[in-house]
Amino acid sequence: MGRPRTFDEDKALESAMRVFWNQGYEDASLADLLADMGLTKGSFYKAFLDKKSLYLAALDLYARQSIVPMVEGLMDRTAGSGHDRILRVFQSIVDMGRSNGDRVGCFLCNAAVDRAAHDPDVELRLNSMFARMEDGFAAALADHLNKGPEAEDVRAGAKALVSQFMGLRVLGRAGQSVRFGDGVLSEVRRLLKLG
Amino acid sequence: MGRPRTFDEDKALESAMRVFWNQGYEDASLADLLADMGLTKGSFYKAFLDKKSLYLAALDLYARQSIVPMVEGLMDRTAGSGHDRILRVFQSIVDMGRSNGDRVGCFLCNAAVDRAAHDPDVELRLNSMFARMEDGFAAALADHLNKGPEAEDVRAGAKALVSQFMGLRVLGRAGQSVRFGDGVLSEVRRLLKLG
DNA sequence: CGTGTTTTGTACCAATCGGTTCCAAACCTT
DNA sequence: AAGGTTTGGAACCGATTGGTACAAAACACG
Repeated sequence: MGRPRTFDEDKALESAMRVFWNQGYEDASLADLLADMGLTKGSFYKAFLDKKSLYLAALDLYARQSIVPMVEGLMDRTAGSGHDRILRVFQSIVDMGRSNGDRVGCFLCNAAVDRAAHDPDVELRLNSMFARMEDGFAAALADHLNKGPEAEDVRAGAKALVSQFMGLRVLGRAGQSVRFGDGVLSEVRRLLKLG
Repeated sequence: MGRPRTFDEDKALESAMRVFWNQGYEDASLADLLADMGLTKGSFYKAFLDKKSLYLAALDLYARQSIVPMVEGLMDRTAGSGHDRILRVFQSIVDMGRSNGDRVGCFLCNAAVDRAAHDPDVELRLNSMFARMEDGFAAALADHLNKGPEAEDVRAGAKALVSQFMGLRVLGRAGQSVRFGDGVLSEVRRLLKLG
């Protein structure tokens, strides 16, 4: 019943996410978004409610597409030791910076800086992602230390790893992930050497 | 020679810095800036060249006002042990979050996310600030470890501390510095316990 | 083959964007 | 007090902002 869509809503959302990701909310104009999504205003406002809703949907997509897999990788006991699972996360960020110059950073991290403080809907989503990441690191760290994931030093270590991760991605956004990556990696390695 | 200024250029710049600091470059409209600076367009465009120049000047002010003192504190051997100087830096960020809810983050860090990738003039300034911070941490760390500030593990540790610091400030911007602060602090303390 | 329903593209909207122009007001110098 | 010089403020600019209205187009169903 009615005229069928000529575009893929998921693909369009993915395009929007990329635009928001490397331009930020304010700097991504509707025109930029529409061009990259390959659709016109008529279709856009019918499919997605407005710019802000699109942004929130892009955040949710990022959670599904990037955060969840990363957390699953950290929690997956069949994917190597806790030590290796943690290191792999940081190594992949450094490698990304080395190969393509990164400059895109982490959408979660970018959103935290430019929208979280001004939009409670964004803040809610980010806090949930931060918590998931903490749980992921905690799971891997608990395995590494042969402790429960709720042990006090495990939680503390997991929080520090989230923070360390965010820092590396900020530096990556500024084009510094190669310069700082090795230092971060070797310190994470040292942190994991402790009992 | 001519009519004298009725505003303090330094105060105006400080206001502009605050506005850019918590709204970002794009979201800070000229109207916002003028309102906070307490001057009209005529005076503004005469004193500061344009919006971007104002932003760069604000970044330079931040370097002078926040980064330099912090780095000096880290390098100052009369200000306690290297261990204490480093911990104090992180402690002050956590305390800031505890007392006023922060939400402002670090201007350097905010600029890295929303401007560095798109403006080489910004990137240049940020890289210089990152390097200074690394030198500051390296100096304190070298004192702590009784090594030279160029020792390989000192440089690595300093880089990791810069990254950790940036991460904490991103989390603070998202209102999470209290939640993550203790974890970060205790891990920094552990990192400093190593020989 | 119509009819009803949905999508699509375009024209249009007021508001705001950063920036310029221009002149009167306000001062210093002589 | 007069002349020279700089500032301050308002009027104005074209371009762009996010968003709406509406009619033509494209399908499913009877």
